[in-house]
Amino acid sequence: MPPPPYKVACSNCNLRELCLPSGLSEADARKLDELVATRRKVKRGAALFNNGAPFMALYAIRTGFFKTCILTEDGRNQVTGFQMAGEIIGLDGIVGDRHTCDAIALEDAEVCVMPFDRIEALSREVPALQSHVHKILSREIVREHGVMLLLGSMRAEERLATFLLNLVQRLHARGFSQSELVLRMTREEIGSYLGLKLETVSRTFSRFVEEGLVQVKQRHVRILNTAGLRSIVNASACR
Amino acid sequence: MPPPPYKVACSNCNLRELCLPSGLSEADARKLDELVATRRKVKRGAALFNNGAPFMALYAIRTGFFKTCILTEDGRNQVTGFQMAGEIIGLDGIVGDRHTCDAIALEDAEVCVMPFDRIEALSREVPALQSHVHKILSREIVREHGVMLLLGSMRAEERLATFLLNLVQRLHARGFSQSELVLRMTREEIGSYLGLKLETVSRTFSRFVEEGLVQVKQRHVRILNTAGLRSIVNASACR
DNA sequence: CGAAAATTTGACCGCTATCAATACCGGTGG
DNA sequence: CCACCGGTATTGATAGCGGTCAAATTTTCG
Repeated sequence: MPPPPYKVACSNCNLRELCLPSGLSEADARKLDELVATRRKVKRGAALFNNGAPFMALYAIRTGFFKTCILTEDGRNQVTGFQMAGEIIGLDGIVGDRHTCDAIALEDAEVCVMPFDRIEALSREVPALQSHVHKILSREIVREHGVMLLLGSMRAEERLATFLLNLVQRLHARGFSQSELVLRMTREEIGSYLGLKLETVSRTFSRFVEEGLVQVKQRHVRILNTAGLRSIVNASACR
Repeated sequence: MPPPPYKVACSNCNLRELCLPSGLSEADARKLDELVATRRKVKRGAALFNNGAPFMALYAIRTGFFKTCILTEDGRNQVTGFQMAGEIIGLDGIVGDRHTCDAIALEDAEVCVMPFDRIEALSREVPALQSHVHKILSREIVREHGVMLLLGSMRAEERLATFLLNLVQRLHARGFSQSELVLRMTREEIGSYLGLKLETVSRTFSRFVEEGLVQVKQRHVRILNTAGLRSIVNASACR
């Protein structure tokens, strides 16, 4: 796939506060324009990378929505995360020079390709970038701790409520509604992420609707009672 | 607690191949001796750090055994990992300048304190160290993907078998037996890590004993049939 | 040595998985 | 435009795994 013709410039990108360090000098900011080698479009359903593929770059999502998932030899499939604009994808590949999961676009997407050797080289020159990279990695570790808590100790309702609240919060940080969202993934993918079967996800949605917490029309979800969802998550002080 | 009097030198440490980059030049290796500011002893049951504590350093475990866990306001408790000699602890603190979990020694332990500003400064000078730090962070992310798979898709027997196999494998890499191990944690801590109740852990151990897979005497475990445990893990190709 | 913690085991229950049938939606082609 | 089709979602009936509660026993540690 040939690189797109247009000029890439992080310093002008309207997502830069999401994926670049803030408070850079002019000079440093211009250096970071070298970070992005090219952009790449990924069609809905296509993979940005697959398990086993050589690790070359990290990817900053410009538009679109991804899932990452691991598929084991024995047929298990676990969605490890959903990523949206401004988030960084590919961190799993650093340790072994190969990717260890699949990254699949759930809608047509575009990413900035940041070759990892450039990231490392620039990090040595620009401490703010170095720190930023460390924080991105650490943030992912902390996020996964939260998922472990969810998978290890929450019941189905708590998991789904947590999931919905997390999604709207991230969407809201990107300028979308606090109460309305469109799910880009199937019930099965939600279930895989939450450690539930798709039927359980569907039933739990239905229960939320009965209780007046949300409206659900297929993948369109409107949150009617944020506090109610929060109280579901925090209700289980009983352990 | 005053720093111990003896001289700290990574270049002589017999764990260096576990926690330092390999293939360094003499000069670089000597530089890395600056990495460890001091050592610190942690008594069994004491915390190396607590949730909310300011993040200053990463810790390389010299001796002993730790658990990391998150404790939420609403009383949930999730063990996020068990760490042994040569492993690095504290990565969760980088992103927010505060630790987000507790690190508790499960037996008397000693750690090397590596102030993070020194790590960052040296990383800029020694590319091999920079790469090493990135790999440590990425490895933790990949490890947690595995835990998500376990928590999201495995049944109790599979979880415990996976856990035991992982523990002996890591111990074996440190020169211990492939088949014998002493659990440093309680059934409840194992259960928390595996998303199970302590009674389920105990029952599953008993079932393994009945089936002749292991011998269990309190915390002493001898693996009698490694292949049998493996087949439990991989048995569920049925999804 | 004695109190507290940890472990094991039993009985029972409830949540979620499983199996199955139906409904719905979006896209395609007649 | 509408009928059709495959993937997706909902809902019901049932079963089983693991949770909960409880009690007995062992171990640990001050």
